[in-house]
Amino acid sequence: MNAVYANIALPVPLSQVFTYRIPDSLNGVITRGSVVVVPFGKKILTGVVISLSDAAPNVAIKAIRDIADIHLSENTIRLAEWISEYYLSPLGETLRLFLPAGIGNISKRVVAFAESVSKERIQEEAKRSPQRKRLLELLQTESPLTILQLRKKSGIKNLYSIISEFEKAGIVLVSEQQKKKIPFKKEWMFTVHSPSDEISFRSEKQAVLWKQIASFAGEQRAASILKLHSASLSTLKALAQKGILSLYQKEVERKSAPEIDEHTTKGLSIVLNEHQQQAFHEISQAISSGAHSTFLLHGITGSGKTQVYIEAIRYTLSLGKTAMVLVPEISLTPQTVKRFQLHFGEKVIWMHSRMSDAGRSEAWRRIQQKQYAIAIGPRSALFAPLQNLGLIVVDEEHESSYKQFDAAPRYNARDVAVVRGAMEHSVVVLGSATPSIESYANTTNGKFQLLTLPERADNAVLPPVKIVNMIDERKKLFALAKAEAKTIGKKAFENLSKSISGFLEEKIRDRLQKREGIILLQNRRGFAPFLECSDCGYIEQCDRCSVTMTYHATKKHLRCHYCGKVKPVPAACPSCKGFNLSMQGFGTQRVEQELNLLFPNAVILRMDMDSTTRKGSHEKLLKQFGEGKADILLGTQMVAKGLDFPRVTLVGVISADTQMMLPDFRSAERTFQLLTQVAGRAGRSILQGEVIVQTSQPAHYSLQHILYHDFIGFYNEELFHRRSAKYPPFYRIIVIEFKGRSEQNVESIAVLFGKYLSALLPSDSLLGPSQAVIAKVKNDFRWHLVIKADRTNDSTGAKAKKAVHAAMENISPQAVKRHVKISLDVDPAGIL
DNA sequence: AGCACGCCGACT
DNA sequence: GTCGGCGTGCTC
Repeated sequence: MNAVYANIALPVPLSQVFTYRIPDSLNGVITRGSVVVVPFGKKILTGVVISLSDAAPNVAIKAIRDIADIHLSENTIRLAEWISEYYLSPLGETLRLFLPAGIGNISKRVVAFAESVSKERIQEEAKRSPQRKRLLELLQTESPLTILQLRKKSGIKNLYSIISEFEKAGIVLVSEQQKKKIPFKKEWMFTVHSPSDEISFRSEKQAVLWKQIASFAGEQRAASILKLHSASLSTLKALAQKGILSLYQKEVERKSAPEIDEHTTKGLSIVLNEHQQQAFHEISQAISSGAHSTFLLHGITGSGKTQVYIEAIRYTLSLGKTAMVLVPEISLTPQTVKRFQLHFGEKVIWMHSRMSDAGRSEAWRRIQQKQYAIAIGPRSALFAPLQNLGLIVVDEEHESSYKQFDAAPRYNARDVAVVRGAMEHSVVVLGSATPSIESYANTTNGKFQLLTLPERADNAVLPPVKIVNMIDERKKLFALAKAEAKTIGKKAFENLSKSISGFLEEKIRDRLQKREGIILLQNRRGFAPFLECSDCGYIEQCDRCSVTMTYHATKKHLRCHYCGKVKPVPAACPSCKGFNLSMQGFGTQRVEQELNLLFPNAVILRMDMDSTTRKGSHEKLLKQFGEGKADILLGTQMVAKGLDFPRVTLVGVISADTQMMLPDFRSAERTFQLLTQVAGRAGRSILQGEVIVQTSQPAHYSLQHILYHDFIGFYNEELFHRRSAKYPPFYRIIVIEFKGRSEQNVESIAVLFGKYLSALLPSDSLLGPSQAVIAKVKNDFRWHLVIKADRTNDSTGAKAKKAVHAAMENISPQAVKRHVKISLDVDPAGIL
């Protein structure tokens, strides 16, 4: 006898499953992992069957409507269950990561006019109120409309009551409209047959077209050929009717793969050096053993990690297994993908974040149909349905973009990759020039195996690093001005704020003269990060967020980098009405301006979020610079992650302090990583490179270790700080965020939550509740509660999570009432 | 999270 | 009578 009921996880933020009856028609078909369509409230949702049962809870049970043509594997569900437990996210929402896009909510409620209603009846209704009149008008012109469309078009907020009255009166019909299944993309193709005798054509057009295509052999894409000869499909159809060619539709890929050009073809034949060979040997041994293990591939910039990945993938495929490569969002460029396609061609699928739902869904299905053996993508690609997965590569494993921070489940793809690898007996390779503290710690406790590539593949040496103390620089400038003041007066004190030291200026001048490339990093966009009143100290802030507003010189306005709100620059200080508002701090735009003044003949490219909004502009800028069409590439962290530019011999960091001084436990680590990365841009060829770092904190330990490219030294010192301040890897962090319009409510819920937790957990493991560092974002006030779970007595964090669960259960009803949103972030990327 | 329902007060 | 604004409760 087959089970009668199925417990189904649905994409709603509720940590429970719902029980549905299995209809006779689906008896025996439904199993754990089935993707099914069910009615839920007034909606129709797609859910995943978690278990079958013979008993049902004591509520009215609905029946499963339909079963989808996809099925989730046991491994998939187990991984989803793990994520859901570890990251404290509802299972239904977690499973969404694994399903092809756009499958969740499959119905829309639509309101249609009932045909049988008489005109008199409608007029009568319309007279009752202007709102009714408006709705009826709308429905008369465009009949099936969704509730959302109706609301938008009419501007009426509360239309449920009216619509339901209309429905009862039989004026409208409310029904569910099924969303269309996303079909595979089809394209017209044709094949030319060997023409028999003389053919007569009805029109000139047909004859001309035939002349052009008659000699084509094999399958042709109609669209491109028709475009080339400016002919239409109907002409081609006419030819097909004569039997001289066959015309048909064929499923094609929605996205075109990036073209392979000769630029990327170098390096096709890979000869690994000794260290690469050693690393590859270890990895391939592990792959062939068929057991799970995780490697941390610590390779300095330019040491050729990618070549090791490629050989490891080649080996994986030779065993008939599949492979996956995760890449940080920002480095996922066509060039990156090409590098893999060059070796593995059609076997590679690129899952990028700009993909449409349709494209994503198609990719999902094609992967499941085993049309691809290698998937490359950002964090979400980890959930691609590759089967028989032999290898997972996580490149730049320390990158924070692997952590999803804005929506549940707040997972870290690097860590989940290790778990997926363990469940599917795959080998996981985490690669980085600057491993995260956590990953490196895992190599010393035996969890990961360390592989090292200590040399550059091109035998270049690491560039020497010099630190410039900007405090001294400022003193120098001031002394100079003071001396000048004797002759030119007060004017000498103007323009004292400079972001480029004399030393760096000299170095830039030298490279410009030698026609060598220069990269400058200033990790802050805009012109000036804040506008300050010199009289009263007032600083212009965003109305909706508690952050300063950045002045943008291009648009001449102030902009909030958190919510995007734009304000004009005030003419006078809003607080004291004074007119001495001054720009403080340096963004990329201001540095650019300064460079233009210092080096009027240099070509400067600015690369930041503001200059790369258009698709492809990022690559364009890099290409321009690479080809030597510009002298200086100035930008935010984007410039640290570009391609190799052999002509670059100088890297300058305008201010290392921007990140270093943030009140976050990862700020030192982040600084070290970013500076190491950008330093690696200098001198990648025979030309000797040089790195200049400007700072007002020259003694800071992350800079001191940058001086000698000393990751291990930095690691050890950072570890010491982490231990004493109770942070990872010694403690597990869970941040509980409280967010809402009313600060009072947010605070009181946070305090309530804190009290509840303090009864369950040791007092020294709780931090807060307190206002978040950024206390307000988009008008929502934020409070934080941080749990630091000691790994020595709560190794898995289970105790802490149990306490959080209990607190959630207890507090969340009150939080809902007071419009306070509570979100949980396990292993956060930061605690701002 | 949506979404519906119900109750209240304001306005015509 | 009509309309909008919440607060409340539910979803198998």
